[in-house]
Amino acid sequence: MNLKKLSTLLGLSQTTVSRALNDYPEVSEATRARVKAAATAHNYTANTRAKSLATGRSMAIGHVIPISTRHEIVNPIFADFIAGAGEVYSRNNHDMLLSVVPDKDEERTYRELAGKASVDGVIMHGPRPNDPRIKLLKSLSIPFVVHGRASDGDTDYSWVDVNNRRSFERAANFLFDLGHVRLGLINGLEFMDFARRRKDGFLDAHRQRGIAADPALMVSGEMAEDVGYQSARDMLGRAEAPTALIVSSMIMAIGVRRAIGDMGLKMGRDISVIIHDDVLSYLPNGADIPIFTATKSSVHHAGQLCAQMLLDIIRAKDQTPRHTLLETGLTVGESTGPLRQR
Amino acid sequence: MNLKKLSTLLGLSQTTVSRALNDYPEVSEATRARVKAAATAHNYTANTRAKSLATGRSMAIGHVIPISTRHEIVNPIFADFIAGAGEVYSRNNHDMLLSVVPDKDEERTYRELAGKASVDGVIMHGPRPNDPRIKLLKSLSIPFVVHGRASDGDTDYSWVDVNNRRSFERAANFLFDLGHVRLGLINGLEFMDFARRRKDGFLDAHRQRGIAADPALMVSGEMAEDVGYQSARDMLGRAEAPTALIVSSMIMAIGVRRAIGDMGLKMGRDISVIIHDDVLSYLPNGADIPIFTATKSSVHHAGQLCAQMLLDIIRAKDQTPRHTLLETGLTVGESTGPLRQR
DNA sequence: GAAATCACTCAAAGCGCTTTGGAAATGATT
DNA sequence: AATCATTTCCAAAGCGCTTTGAGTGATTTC
Repeated sequence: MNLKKLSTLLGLSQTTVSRALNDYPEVSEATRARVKAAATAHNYTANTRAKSLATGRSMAIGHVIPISTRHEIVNPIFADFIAGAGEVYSRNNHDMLLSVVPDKDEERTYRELAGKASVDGVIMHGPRPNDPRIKLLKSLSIPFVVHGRASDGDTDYSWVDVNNRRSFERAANFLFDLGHVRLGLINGLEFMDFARRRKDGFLDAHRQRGIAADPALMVSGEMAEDVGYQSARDMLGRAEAPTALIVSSMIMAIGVRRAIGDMGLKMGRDISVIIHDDVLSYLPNGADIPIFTATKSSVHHAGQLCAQMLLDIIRAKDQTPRHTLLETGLTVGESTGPLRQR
Repeated sequence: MNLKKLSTLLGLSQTTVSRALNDYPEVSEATRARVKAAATAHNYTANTRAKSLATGRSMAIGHVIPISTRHEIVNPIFADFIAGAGEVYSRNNHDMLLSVVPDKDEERTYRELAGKASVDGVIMHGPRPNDPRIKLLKSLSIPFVVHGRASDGDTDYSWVDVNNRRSFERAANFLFDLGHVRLGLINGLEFMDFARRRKDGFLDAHRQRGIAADPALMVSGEMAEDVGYQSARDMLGRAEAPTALIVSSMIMAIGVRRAIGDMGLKMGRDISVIIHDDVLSYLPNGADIPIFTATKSSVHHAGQLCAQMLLDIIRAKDQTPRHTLLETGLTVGESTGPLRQR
């Protein structure tokens, strides 16, 4: 079933049928109703390809997911982000185009997305400091929103980000207030911008208190359970072990908890832990009382915000960049307590 | 830059340029080289929309992800599946179209995907017993592959699945062999086909041994950490507590481990646990010796297989359904041990 | 009663590509 | 030199839609 058939079937021209379906005013309500009824009756939907060829809009948003061996991005956090963004697209009749590409092909993929005109806009994931992709996207003059920020870039662009620096600064200060002095940081990969900012916040808090941060107590790695486990074991096994840990993700924290259990320690008493919680649906942070004291920020919500911002930009044609900075709350759970003298 | 401009630029017709780029034989190698060089030089890629309108193929595969409140599907397992499938699509120059829709709109979405002709095929996720979507997809006559199976359907269709029944049957028998008699099952939602099959396997093993399965020791729920925790606490707190548990996913198992720890028990000694491990990259099952005894099957690999099968079907035009049944290995880890008399 | 307005409707062009059915140029064969 | 096959190229149709610019009849206004 296509426009042509439908219109001959109705005894109308293609123009009228098209206008009726797309809610143009130049069509009487009577015919509009008749046309719409026929469309649903014959299960007619306009062919997207033809439609976007004619209109110049593809009604689709691209997400480019780079993969290396075991990369940051194809992870549970990403899944929740996508779910959030996808909801917004659906509500706005847009499609989501996902390209999973080896990271060396990432640039080519962006070029092609622009050249092939298969999307109206792009969400960029996992920005690094001074990320070259931002210049690339600007030069391709395709609307885009970055999930996160790329420090030190001279250009302005649209982004949605969590205040990671402030978040970790507060977390560290919270632990200092409880009497802790030796803090450990188990961070994400620090060539990622968010991880770098978190470390900055961690260090800022130390500076404010005049406490020296021990480089041996700051590690950075993939956000995986085993990395959390191994890092915690290593740190807690040291002569000068930390009395509190700040952990960059729930997944890592699960490994940290396993390590603490294996070492016969009790979390919240022998060792305090603060995590950053992305509020993943299948990894809730306890029911009533949170298991972990946490800085939290829903990545699902971030996905919605990014998607909505991009759609707004595409619609608005006002290309001044937009920014959303999300603050995190610090929720106290059972994993933190005052420093105990041993 | 488009075909027209490029061809006038080269002093050739659009036909020739198109044929040169698409490796048709009717073009001399000399001109082909010249054309290709010009294309890359001017950063030309054929407009996908126009191309697919002309060819009738969209070079895209659709994935419809239904969401309810906190649904099975938008989960870490899904993320790894998508990553696997996406890799295959990229290698074959296909795009992945993701539709995240409220489950009540799922049928409409499939209808539209077919009507709008925006994809060449579809991967169906999370089949239920007697799933109506299969009939729908057949009636829309669009190529599709199901990840999993829908029991009791009379029609044949293409699928990639894990032998879930056998897998859980073996797991239960393994525990029986260790002397356990009271086994607990912490399963996924049993309106999902895979969960139903797992339960069947669990029950089959009981039948083989002439052991009665206690309904109080079989729970089914969302595959989330807290569900695992609560289920384990409930079961282990009973007067007639199980001495071994079979858990349907790593995420749930993390909650189970937490419950066991909170109750002061030791896994592998006081209580045995076997899990099904989907081999998620960021939740590895230990390094050398697995933490959990597990039946394992990589969902990432399943994603690749589904994608490849679908592409094959689309290409082949031989529409006889294909099937791939993946067997799981039973890997022994530290979470199981012989029954101890208390 | 003629002119102007309004409410609908339509034919046809165009979006950027592929592909059919030739045509022109080249080379080989008689 | 004429014929034929081969290679190389092209004009134009068509994919299914939107949108421009124009036309029709009915209604209102002068």
